[in-house]
Amino acid sequence: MTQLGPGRPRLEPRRRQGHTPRAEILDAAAELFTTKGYGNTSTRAIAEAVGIRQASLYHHFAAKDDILDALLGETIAAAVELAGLLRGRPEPAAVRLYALARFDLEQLCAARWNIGALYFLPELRGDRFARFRLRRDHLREGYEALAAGAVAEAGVAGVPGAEVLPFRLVETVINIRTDQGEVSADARRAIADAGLRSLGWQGDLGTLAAEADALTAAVREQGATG
Amino acid sequence: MTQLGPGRPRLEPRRRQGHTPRAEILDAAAELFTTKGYGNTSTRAIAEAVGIRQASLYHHFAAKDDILDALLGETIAAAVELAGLLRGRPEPAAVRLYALARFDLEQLCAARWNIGALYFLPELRGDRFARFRLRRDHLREGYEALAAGAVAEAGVAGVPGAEVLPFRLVETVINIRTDQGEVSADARRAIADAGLRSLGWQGDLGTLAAEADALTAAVREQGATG
DNA sequence: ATTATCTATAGATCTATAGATAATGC
DNA sequence: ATTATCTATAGATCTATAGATAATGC
Repeated sequence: MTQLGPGRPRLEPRRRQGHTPRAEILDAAAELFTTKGYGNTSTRAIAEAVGIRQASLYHHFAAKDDILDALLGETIAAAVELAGLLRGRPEPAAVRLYALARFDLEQLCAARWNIGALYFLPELRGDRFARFRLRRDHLREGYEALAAGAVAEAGVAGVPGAEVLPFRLVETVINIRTDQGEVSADARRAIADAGLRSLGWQGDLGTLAAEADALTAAVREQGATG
Repeated sequence: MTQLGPGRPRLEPRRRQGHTPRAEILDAAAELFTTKGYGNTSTRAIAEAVGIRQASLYHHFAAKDDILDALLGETIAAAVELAGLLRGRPEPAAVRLYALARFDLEQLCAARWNIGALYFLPELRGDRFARFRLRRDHLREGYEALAAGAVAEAGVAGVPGAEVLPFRLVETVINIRTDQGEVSADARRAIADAGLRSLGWQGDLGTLAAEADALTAAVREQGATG
């Protein structure tokens, strides 16, 4: 029953989400890294949470930091991909920005564990995670370009220094989730709206939301086929 | 020269900010905890950064977590105190909220180390730091009460769920500082302004800033004398 | 006498490797 | 034969304590 293929059987039953040992390990590590931190989570604790022996982890990952790297990679992938697809779209920048922000924050809120909290782990500052930091910088620059475009297209003066805020506002859902356990639908909407308003953008948010929803649907079509 | 009072002399010269060993240790720990994290900073590393032996730390702090607790306490103290003083003031809530946000974020940006980053350490979630979490929750509730008051006094509809945003926006300066190294004066201003705008508050921000400056000066007078 | 440092070390980790074992699949 | 697990352990930490030492201050 607990045996799914070749290999010596486990001493304990499977208890984790995921149908491969790798997925089970990532699920356990996501829980522990987001709640205890990386440095405070031992490989022994991860193995215990999976139900295997500590040494068995090393059959699936060469080192502990490879586990964190895998989690970071899958966490940021969807937002980076959407940002890339939006880059070539003809819709107004405000619509594209709103669509990206909504998607990114909904995904951060819906994830089984609060994996966005991994972005704030102090361990990410080392060389080992320089590649991840570059990907994330790239995403941030995507937000900033859309923010600058939204101001320019609206023909308003804009708020100096505000172009960083839509990205940073999306990040706030991570801390809200950490402190409060969940982020209400009202709060999620308020955060996306605040991203536009903080720029000095004065348009109608109801219209924008409808256009952004249509865009997201169209882009996912495009991403799936093209 | 390096000898300031009783006790066996150090083997290495003083190199840290602070005129007491305790202050030197806190300065070194602030640097290391904010850049490497708590779990990844050994007591040996702190001692080396101060220029003393690892065991000598324990003459000043009974345990490693007492060092972090001391840093957290002094980091949040000023904002908590200002929030308390503002509670009894007659000025409009929007003015008090703006004054608190400006003070808090300027302080976070001006600190020698990015000590706000300590708030996001995963280690804070344990029982050991429950008291600190309560103080911080208290500060957050102060922000939320002022945000709700600002909406009510302005007589506008308000944005549901937005009352959490002024506090969370102030926190963003911590991540901006971590990623970019500094927070421009424009960005600091944009963040405080976004706190009000995100609520649906429509007043004049120039007037608000002037009133908030006057209030901060008055309250500091009051705090010093009363 | 008091203080702040030092040296030395106990005991508890923690990561990663070596090599054995017990399944499946050819 | 291949795979996924297991047991055992090396070597490197890390925190905290015990007790010696070298200053100052009375």
